[in-house]
Amino acid sequence: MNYWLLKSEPDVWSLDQQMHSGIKGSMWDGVRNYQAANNLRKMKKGDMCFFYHSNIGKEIVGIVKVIKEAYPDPTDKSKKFVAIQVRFDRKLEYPVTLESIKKTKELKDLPLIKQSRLSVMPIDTKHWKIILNMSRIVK
DNA sequence: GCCAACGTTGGC
DNA sequence: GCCAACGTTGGC
Repeated sequence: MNYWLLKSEPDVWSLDQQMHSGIKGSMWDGVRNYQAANNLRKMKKGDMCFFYHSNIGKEIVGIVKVIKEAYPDPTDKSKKFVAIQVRFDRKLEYPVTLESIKKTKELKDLPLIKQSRLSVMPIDTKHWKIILNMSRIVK
């Protein structure tokens, strides 16, 4: 299984909205960047993704699961980009903020920090575990 | 609100 | 194919 991070502005699409989309999940569409789209194409059913709120909050707030692999994004007229389907898995006990990620030296090389504009990125198992542990600790 | 970083577009 | 101009994202 692979791990990923998906970024969304919470006033456009938030984890709460994802939660209310229920068991059938929802489409993760609108990606218009080749690098991000290539990451979407690599996702397999069952992969887990951190859900990060950009701009407002700037923190990882939960986890969603990939339930359908890449297919043509119906919102993309050019037919170049893909969407996936994800389902709410859970909220983190404590959100992991960008600030605390920056302060953690093992996470210095996360694309979240180095490539702040990338909206879909891979996370190694090692880093996934570190972030999960951070989400169990009150800051 | 500003601006750095980065991606895309279009003229040449 | 290069690069200037422009647009977008996202942190601060």
